[in-house]
Amino acid sequence: MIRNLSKLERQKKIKEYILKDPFLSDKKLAELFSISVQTIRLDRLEMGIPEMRKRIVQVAKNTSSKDKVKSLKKEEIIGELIDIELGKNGIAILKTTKDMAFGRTGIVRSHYIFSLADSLAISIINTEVALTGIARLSYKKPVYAGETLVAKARVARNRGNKYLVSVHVKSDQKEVFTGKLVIFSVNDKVKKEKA
Amino acid sequence: MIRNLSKLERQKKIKEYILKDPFLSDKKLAELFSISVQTIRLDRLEMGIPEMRKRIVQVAKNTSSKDKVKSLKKEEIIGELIDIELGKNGIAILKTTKDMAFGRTGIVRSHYIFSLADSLAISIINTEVALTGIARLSYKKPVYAGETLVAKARVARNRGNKYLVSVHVKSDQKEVFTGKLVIFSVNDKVKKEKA
DNA sequence: TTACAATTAGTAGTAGCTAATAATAGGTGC
DNA sequence: GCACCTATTATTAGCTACTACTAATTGTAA
Repeated sequence: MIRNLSKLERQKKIKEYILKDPFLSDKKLAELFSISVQTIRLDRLEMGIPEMRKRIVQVAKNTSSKDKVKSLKKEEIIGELIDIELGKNGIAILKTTKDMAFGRTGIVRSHYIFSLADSLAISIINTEVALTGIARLSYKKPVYAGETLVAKARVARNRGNKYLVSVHVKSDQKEVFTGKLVIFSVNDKVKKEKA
Repeated sequence: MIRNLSKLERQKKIKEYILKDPFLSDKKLAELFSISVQTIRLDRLEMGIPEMRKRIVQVAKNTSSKDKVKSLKKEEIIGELIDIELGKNGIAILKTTKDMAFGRTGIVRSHYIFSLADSLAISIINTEVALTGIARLSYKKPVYAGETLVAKARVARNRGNKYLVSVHVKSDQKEVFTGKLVIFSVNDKVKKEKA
């Protein structure tokens, strides 16, 4: 219980409480502050704070829009496939953001570039399941958040279920990364083996 | 408006509508299906779907818990640093989840494992900024969602600002990945060069 | 035609409010 | 002491979106 507060102090506290827990009804707030429900309502009115139900709706709608952003991010990790010729080659684009970079320098973390290259390489293999076996990566130049990366992948060799894919990533015409990935196409045996 | 549906079809549709938009009141649903509010209520009762207000509260509470999971996920990408001796070696752990894996097979995408290795390797370099230059990766065994990965990194050589870091990732005592990463420690020149 | 399911209608009661009006308590100024 | 003012509390009517229950109506198949 909270007692003996000036109107201003009380309103500040009420604001804090509601911010922390939007699910508080006027009745519960009144109990917490040992004052009447009517005073809480006057306070809310003065501060322009909507009723509990509307606050909950706000929270619910906020979160659903956040979900959309999240699912976008999931795509960003892989980049956007622009063109594919299965078994031959493919192009993907990744727009880098601050989230992918080191805060101090703004340089994009290397594994985001690898993710782009790796998922593109796997995409162009025309098979149900493809796994990366061996990879040789070479980072040529640092990439800064905001730059748009263009990845081109090409199947260089193919013997049985073993593919050698070479990937070149450019930013603004300049090569920032190259990689050679050995990828194996696998059938469901792998899963059964393990299970 | 939707008309002339069997009870079962209607209930299915109602379920879909509510799943898509939890903010639909019984009144609005009744209008959409051109039936009475009471029928909507009976349908909800039979299907065990709570009233609009409770649905909104669920959405609001879900989202706040999802937020916590999201921030956890950000850590998961890198894994959890267990032990570090700067400039020498380090250990990190990554608990793999379904989100990191291919849906069909449950095999963890290779770039999550590289991310673990790469960020651990960068972490043990005792410098302000460290960038990956060249990397040789070797995936030994497929990793299935749910397995906990333990990554050990060691600085194998160090000449000037060039470090050779070897990383071994194990799951349940078995080696699933090894990598050799050449990492460069960089001062702020890189940033100024570009800017 | 009877029997039963499905649908609709209606009533009482609930939480958590808005909006408006009124009553009360406490302090300040003259 | 009285007027004035603010803050607080109380009261009432009305709203939405329900639950829970009872009752009436409609449709349909045996």
